[in-house]
Amino acid sequence: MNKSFKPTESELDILSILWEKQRATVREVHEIIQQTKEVGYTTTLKLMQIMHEKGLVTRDETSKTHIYIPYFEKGKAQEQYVSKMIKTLFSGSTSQLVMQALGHHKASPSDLIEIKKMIESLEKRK
Amino acid sequence: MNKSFKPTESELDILSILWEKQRATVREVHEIIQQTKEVGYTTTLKLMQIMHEKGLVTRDETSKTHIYIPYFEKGKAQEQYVSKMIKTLFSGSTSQLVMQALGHHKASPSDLIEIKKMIESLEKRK
DNA sequence: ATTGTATTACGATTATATTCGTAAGCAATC
DNA sequence: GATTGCTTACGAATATAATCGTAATACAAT
Repeated sequence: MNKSFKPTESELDILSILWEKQRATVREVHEIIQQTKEVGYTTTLKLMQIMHEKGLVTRDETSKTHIYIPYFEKGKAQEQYVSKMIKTLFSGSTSQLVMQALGHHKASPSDLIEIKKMIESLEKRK
Repeated sequence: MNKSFKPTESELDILSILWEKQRATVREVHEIIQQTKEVGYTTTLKLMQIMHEKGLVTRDETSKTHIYIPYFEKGKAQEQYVSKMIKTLFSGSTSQLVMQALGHHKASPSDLIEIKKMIESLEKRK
């Protein structure tokens, strides 16, 4: 049976930090969250404990201070959210999403070149 | 003061339908939702009433059967969700999102050409 | 050993979202 | 004018998420 992957908003914020750092303690995660949000330490702790129960993260309990590790690959989340987004916000059109993203968010010249290369390889493959 | 735009999951599904149809009755929305989800009519009704209270939609009440109209532009939602997504799922990199989207979701040859054109115009502008 | 500090565990509260049953209104039809 | 069918309004129940206080525990420093 496939575990379902449906983190809440707050859980996704935490996962985002864990993907970045690969592994982290509650304290480390909390410190980063606090930069944007006023929230108590035990709140972050509780959230991460719940994520552990749900199987969203694993943890290393060998030392007293537990170390949390994301269970799902970031790529899985990317896939899932991009799909949902294309469907509900872009009428199913991938290119509309791409154009929106390129139009409103900066991409460096080298990024643009890389994207062009990718498009060309997609075109060849067909 | 700017009204905040933060629909829930279900609300976003409804908005998605309203953006598509421009305007719709509860019945029309409900019929579409039911194709994917088992849910009672009054549930959909209630959700849309709440959305009305929150200001997510307006409605035309001249006839007994109300007609619902989305209050926010679809573009506003696109902007907001794409931003959030780039930040939490793509480490702030627009090009990574673009590559993910192009890699996993089909885009037609003409779409690809259009995207290339856009990139070229972005490159010129710099 | 005692104290201090940081940690986890856990329960409880509050907030928010989702669901649906029931009643009431209205219009068409019997 | 009773019945049927569709509508809205509304309250209430249920489910889920987020918050935090308190206590227990481990461990290091004194």
